[in-house]
Amino acid sequence: MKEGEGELYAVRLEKRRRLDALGIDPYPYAFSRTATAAALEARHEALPAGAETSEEVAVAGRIRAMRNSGMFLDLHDASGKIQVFCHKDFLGPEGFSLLRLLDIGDIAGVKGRVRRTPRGELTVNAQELTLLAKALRPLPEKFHGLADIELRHRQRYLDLIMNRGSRDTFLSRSRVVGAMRRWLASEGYLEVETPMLHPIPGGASAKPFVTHHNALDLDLYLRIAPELHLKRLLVGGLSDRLFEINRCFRNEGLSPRHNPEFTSLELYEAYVDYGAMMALTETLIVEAAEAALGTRRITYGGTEIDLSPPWPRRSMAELVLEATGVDFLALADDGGARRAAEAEGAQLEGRESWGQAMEALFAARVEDRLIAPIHVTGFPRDISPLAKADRRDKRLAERFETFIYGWEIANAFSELTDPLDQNERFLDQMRARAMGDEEAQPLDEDYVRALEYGLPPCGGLGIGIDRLVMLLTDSPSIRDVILFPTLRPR
RNA sequence: GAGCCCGUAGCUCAGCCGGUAGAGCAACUGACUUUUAAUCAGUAGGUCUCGGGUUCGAAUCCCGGCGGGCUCACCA
Repeated sequence: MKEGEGELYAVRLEKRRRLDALGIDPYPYAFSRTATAAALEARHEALPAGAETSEEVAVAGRIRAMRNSGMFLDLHDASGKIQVFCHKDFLGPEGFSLLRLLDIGDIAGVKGRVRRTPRGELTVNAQELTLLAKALRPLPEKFHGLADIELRHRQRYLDLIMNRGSRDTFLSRSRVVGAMRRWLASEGYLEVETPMLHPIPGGASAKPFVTHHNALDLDLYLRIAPELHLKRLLVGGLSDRLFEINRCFRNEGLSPRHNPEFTSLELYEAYVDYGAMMALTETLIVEAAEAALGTRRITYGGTEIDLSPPWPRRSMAELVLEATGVDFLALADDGGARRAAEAEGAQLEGRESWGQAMEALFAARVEDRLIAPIHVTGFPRDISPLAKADRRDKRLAERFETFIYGWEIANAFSELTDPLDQNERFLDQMRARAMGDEEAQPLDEDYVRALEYGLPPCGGLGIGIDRLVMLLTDSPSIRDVILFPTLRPR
């Protein structure tokens, strides 16, 4: 006896025993089906109520409802629902003895002729009934379904069976990623896969997961970003346009917008700067929205957002000045920047640089007001160690982040290609690390060596797929858009 | 990691100013046999998340653990 199921489980086990006794395999190997529910509905759209056809089909799916003591079954396959009619006019005695051993939740195959009942339901008159998988556990209640958020995440298979909306969300997610891949491929971007296991975790500021390789006796880190490897490929000239859509791992807290593993699109293109990345961001997100929703006007949590490009471009300093009256570009030193940021409500630790102080104030006072899509430019250089300096103001980087609904959706820059400058930036990061900044980026000597062979000028772009899907599917939690989100084991 | 809230039958939920548990669906038995959350009658099903405490008596009050949700912090 399995835990907890008690009588319901025992009853179904007994039915399985009786099936064995009748020589019926409750878990056969295959079933030759000839139609899906949706295909039948499409084919017989015009079939009037009460009409019968001579078309013989074989359908298969999960029994989701039984009415009139099993005379009517609702069979659900991945495409939709088809009703099955079990009547002694069509189904033989062996079919009826099997029917008595079927339960809601079982997977069954049905062969028979198609008709539309007088009440208008497309139906297969069962001539043969085949059990394809006996369910030993009962499904959740048919009307309210599975509502418990924890169970929906832990037992996603049940969530998918019971909740149409959840299914739709993941189908949308697949369409979003598919649309991006297709568009990128059609524009000549090459998809690549780079390592998940990194000896040095680089390409972002984040705490990594550590693991260990036994044969090499080597600690390895689950990647926090693919960035440095992708740019190595640009050095190698594998393609002038390449991207990766894959997982990143960050060892940080969980929240409705953070899962320890998440999916990003990272893209690099030679011979362009970050201006090109803005246009690309707009195109990709509109492609994604149209794939998921068929429109570029979305509603998230009751807020309507129009994704139609072009999106405004505003600098961080400008937005901070508007919101707080503080002009960071007029502040020279770190201390003054910290005092100004704290005076306006940013929470600091006291060792922030000028750029970190401005960003903290931006996060505190500006970010969550950026509801409509906007590219925020003019990120401080000292928090952008992989970006080229702004060609007009060396305190800034040629970097932007795209915000929608107050969330960072994209992050892009004119990539730093000067190996000596890059080495200096790494050394600055190492100093910050030594001062206690755990997320400062470690020096990757091989990456600098790659730059020494010559990285063409290039733009790079990262888009957070999970959050984008949240926006497009109106999902309140990142766990609603990740099939198996990270949970404490129970 | 901190604060607030939640955990009752397989599922969805009542009960919670203390008197050892209810409904609907699912299940079982039967009726019905062209239904649509089918219907009708009946039956069975619970260490009330776990452990302590208070009390004559705890699902209910208190403390702690476990799991979850939200908010905050870190981040995308």
